[in-house]
Amino acid sequence: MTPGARRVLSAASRLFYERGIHAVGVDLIASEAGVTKKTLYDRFGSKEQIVVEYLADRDERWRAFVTERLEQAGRGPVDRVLAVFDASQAWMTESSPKGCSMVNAHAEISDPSHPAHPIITGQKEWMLALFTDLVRESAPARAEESARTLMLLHEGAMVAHGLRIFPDPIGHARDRARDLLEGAATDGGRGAR
Amino acid sequence: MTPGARRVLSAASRLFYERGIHAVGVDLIASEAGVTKKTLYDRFGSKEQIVVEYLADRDERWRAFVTERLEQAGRGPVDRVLAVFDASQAWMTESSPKGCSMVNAHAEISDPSHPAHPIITGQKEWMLALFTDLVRESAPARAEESARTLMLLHEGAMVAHGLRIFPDPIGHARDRARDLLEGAATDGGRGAR
DNA sequence: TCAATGCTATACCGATCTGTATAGTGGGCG
DNA sequence: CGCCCACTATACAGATCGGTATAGCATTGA
Repeated sequence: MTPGARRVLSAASRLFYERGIHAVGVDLIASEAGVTKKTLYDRFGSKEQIVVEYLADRDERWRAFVTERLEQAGRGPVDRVLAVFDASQAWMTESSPKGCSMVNAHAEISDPSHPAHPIITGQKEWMLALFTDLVRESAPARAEESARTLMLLHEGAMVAHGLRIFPDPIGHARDRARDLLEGAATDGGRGAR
Repeated sequence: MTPGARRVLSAASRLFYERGIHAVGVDLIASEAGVTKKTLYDRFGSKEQIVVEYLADRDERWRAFVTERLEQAGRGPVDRVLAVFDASQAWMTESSPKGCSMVNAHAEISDPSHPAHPIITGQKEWMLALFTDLVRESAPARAEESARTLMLLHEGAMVAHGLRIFPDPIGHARDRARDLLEGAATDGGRGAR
């Protein structure tokens, strides 16, 4: 990718995430990237393609981020699931105050034939498969059901984080994930993180 | 509200939800409502006002729907929480395949000073307060914590429903809510609904 | 040396965006 | 009767939308 293209994708990424995809025009993207529209269209061909590469890039960086955190995590099966929540906590706190970019993009892209659609659903499939694999390490039976519960807690935490429904929802989800995996019944009085 | 205004709001409601707010223009709304733009602007004044009334109307109908379901529900505290999940199940299955309209609108409306913003956050506050009240009936201690967990499960289920991550996420969330309220430890082998 | 490449600058295209203006129609009501 | 009101029809304004065209300027590498 050329330096101009990189700046375009970087500017588009920030603007799309902060303001929404349809609210951002190509003129603004080019201007923010310090690039002419000619360059933008020479590199990407269309706004739709920029949208696709925005989501694909974010998806790729997210998977790499989680994978790296998992490699650094302990070998215990519970720790490995909690490492995913810790990764989310770090990712969101650092630079994602508006929640999951895939969920937000899906709100704007209804058409299932849109080329960005498989990227959005693909990330959710990957996350569900990841949780399933991690849970299966310790409890093969009911792994799918537990993974789905973790998925609900995780997605809910992302939304709650973006909407600021209550403080530290990702930490709360992490605690509930631990309860689930440790088989805690009525919460042994651990309290908030 | 005049008949024309009602048709405008009804058409806008459907279009905003299905296609997203920024993707729908006032010409399309007027055309779908069988009304001229003059009428539309005479009644609402601006597109922004239509957006506000769209969300306010949906919020109002949702609260009425849940309240009615709660009145029909049993007196048991667990049943009453589950009635909320059942209400979501009915609401979403009937006519909301794309998940929560407030969450979707929030993806497009970033500016916190937008007049629609308090409606969005207001509904989430209402839901959290509702869960808190319902949980407090049976278990005053840790009510807030349990309500937050229910909130995460519920929001996660809405997203999973809209994204079609796995089948029947709202039913799954309902089951986990029951486990939580009944103090089940490792799931007593109830299986899927 | 020469050609390709990555870029700037600027002007333009048709379509669509939100919003307004003008003129007129038909029914309900005091 | 005459006024108000909700509405239609059409045309238009200025801005912005995604996308294209023309021309030129550096740097790079065969």
